[in-house]
Amino acid sequence: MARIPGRSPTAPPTLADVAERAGVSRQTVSNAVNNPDLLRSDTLLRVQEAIEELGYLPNRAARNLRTRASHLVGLRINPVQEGTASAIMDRFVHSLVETSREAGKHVLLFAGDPLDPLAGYDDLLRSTAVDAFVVTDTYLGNPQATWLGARRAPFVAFGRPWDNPAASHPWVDVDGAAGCDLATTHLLDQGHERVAWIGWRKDSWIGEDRRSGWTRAMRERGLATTGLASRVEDTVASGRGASAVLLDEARPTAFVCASDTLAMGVLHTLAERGLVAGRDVAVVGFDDSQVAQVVPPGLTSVRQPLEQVAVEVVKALEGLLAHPPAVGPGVLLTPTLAVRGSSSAVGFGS
Amino acid sequence: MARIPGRSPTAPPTLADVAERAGVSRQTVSNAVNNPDLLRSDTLLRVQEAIEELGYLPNRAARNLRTRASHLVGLRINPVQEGTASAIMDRFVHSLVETSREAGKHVLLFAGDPLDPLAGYDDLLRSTAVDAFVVTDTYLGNPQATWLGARRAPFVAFGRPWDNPAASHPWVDVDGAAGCDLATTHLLDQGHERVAWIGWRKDSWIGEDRRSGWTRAMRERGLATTGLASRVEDTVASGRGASAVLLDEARPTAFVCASDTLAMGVLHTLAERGLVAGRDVAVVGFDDSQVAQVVPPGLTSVRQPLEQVAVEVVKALEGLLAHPPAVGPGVLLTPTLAVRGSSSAVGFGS
DNA sequence: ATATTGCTTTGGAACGTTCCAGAGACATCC
DNA sequence: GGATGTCTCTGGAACGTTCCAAAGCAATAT
Repeated sequence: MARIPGRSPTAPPTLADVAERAGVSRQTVSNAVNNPDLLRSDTLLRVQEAIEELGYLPNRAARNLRTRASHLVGLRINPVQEGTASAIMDRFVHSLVETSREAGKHVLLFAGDPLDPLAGYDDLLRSTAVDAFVVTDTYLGNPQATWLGARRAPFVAFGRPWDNPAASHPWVDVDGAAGCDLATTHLLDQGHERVAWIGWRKDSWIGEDRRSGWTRAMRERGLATTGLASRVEDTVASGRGASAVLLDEARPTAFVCASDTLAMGVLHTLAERGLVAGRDVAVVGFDDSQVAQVVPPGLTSVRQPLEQVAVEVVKALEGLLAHPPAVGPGVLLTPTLAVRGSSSAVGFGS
Repeated sequence: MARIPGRSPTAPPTLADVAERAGVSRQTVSNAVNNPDLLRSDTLLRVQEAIEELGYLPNRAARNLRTRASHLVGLRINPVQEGTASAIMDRFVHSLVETSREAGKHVLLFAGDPLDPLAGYDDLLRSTAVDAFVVTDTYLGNPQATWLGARRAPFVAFGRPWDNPAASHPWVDVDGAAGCDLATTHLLDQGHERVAWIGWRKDSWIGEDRRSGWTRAMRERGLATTGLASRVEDTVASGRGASAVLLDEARPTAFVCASDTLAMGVLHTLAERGLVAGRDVAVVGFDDSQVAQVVPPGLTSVRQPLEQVAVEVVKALEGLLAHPPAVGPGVLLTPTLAVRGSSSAVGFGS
């Protein structure tokens, strides 16, 4: 037996077990796992057989201790916002987990207090539980970025450093302006001329960015935007209120919204007034949430390429954790438009 | 300086650093952290001051190696199903993360291939990366349970062991029958008598459980159920098709659905026919998804108490990882009903 | 024949923590 | 006065891995 007497029979095999079985030293087994090129081919084969037979896998804790790396990436998640539509987080999380796996990393979740953007980071960092963080809520003007930067904590942001374009940390973001331009142009192509905007309050960088896409597309066709825009909170009720006012005062035939949540507010107004989305008034949302996908007659929505975002984030992480660390420029990805019944005359088909 | 020469100044402090500063041995510092009762109060104070001053936190890897525990819980997540409404996973994940934190644990995510229920578990287990798993997709008749059981891997299931009620692993589940009973009774109280059921195919344990709640509620009031039920795939299209047929053939005035996805299908049918949900036909879904919360006029839906589920799951985990392990009986929680416009005459109000 | 080189393999040390057995101080008991 | 016990603290060992320096060995160069 390769087992040391007294060892529990269910305890996983160690390097020493494999080494004994293969008739080599511990270090050779370690090399077989981490630097196979160093071994003579027949030795390698023998060791690999022993590994296979024993079902050996390196002990994570021991490896982490020695290499000072956990191969874990920390991701803070906030409570799900009830009553809103935009749940892109789970799609992103899945993509991130999947991509991280391919890079030999796992994702460690921790809870966040939405009011305290720094909570949770410190402990994980000081206890060396994670190698790096993925920071998502940069809409806050990311104090995390500066804080993490000061602590020399490696992190990649999903979201631009709006308040400091010269920030030196890696980031990946989606071009909201391009997305809204896409959405607006799509509506203009359908013949609409009075396309209204419902977005967020002026202090939201992301909101203003998205809004600029709408403005740009309208100006490009020489269309006026005055009186056609509204800035409100990101709630269904606000979207409903804003769309009601706009319909009364500016008579738009289409709406572009900064979020699916706001777009759902528009659908509420339409339903109240007996109007049919897609036939009487066109609506486009942002995020391509599950809501957009299933609400009748389907809500056209700007879709963020979260799978690509995850790929770029992981790529940046790998650069950051390499020796020496390599920080590339920020990456800006372009979203696509998922066209559904709310902005096309196809009605309730397929 | 407490630092060993050559040590990077950004490297976190270790037990030895704290010990030197406080003028005690390593072990005493360790005791100050883990068994404060063992120390004389003045020593404890002195050590705690040193810990505070240096910002010491135990190195996770070293601790994990020594104690053979990672304080990590593995959770497998599947890709987000596009085109469906029921995204309860992110709500559950958040609750689990939050509750785990209070228990001193973190959640490690890993990706799953929906077709291979075992993928991913094995590696994490053999590399001792996690202490235990939370298994969620028991609708598969959970082969994971038996597999993990055979490997002596600690795990708690969210979902009953349908195929083996005598299974000895801890589990937590939500009473789907009670939820659908609640939903149906709610509709009957509103004066409906012809309440239809749209559920899943017969091979789904969960589906049959939920259906039995509808049957029970109908029978209790002496109402017939024949011709009022349909069993289909869990897609919007199936829900639309089933509801169209039911409306034509059985003239129901209300629908109870096994999922919000199916309920959205019903809403599609109503929209096509110019019928108004909540006024002409009542609809109730299951899961209280974000879709249910924001779709006009609001979809009444059965809400799973996921926060409670998380609490019970973590409680079970703690029992499982205690010495000696303690396995309590399965826990069955009762859902609530979130009433909205689709099942009440309040219409498009608040 | 000896030195040099390159390839392969090895044993000891170290990562930072906790377990364990025991040391030292002091009080209590016979 | 010595045995016994209690409280507090300590140093060595161990967890399983990888780093490091060096050893063994064969082939080539001097």
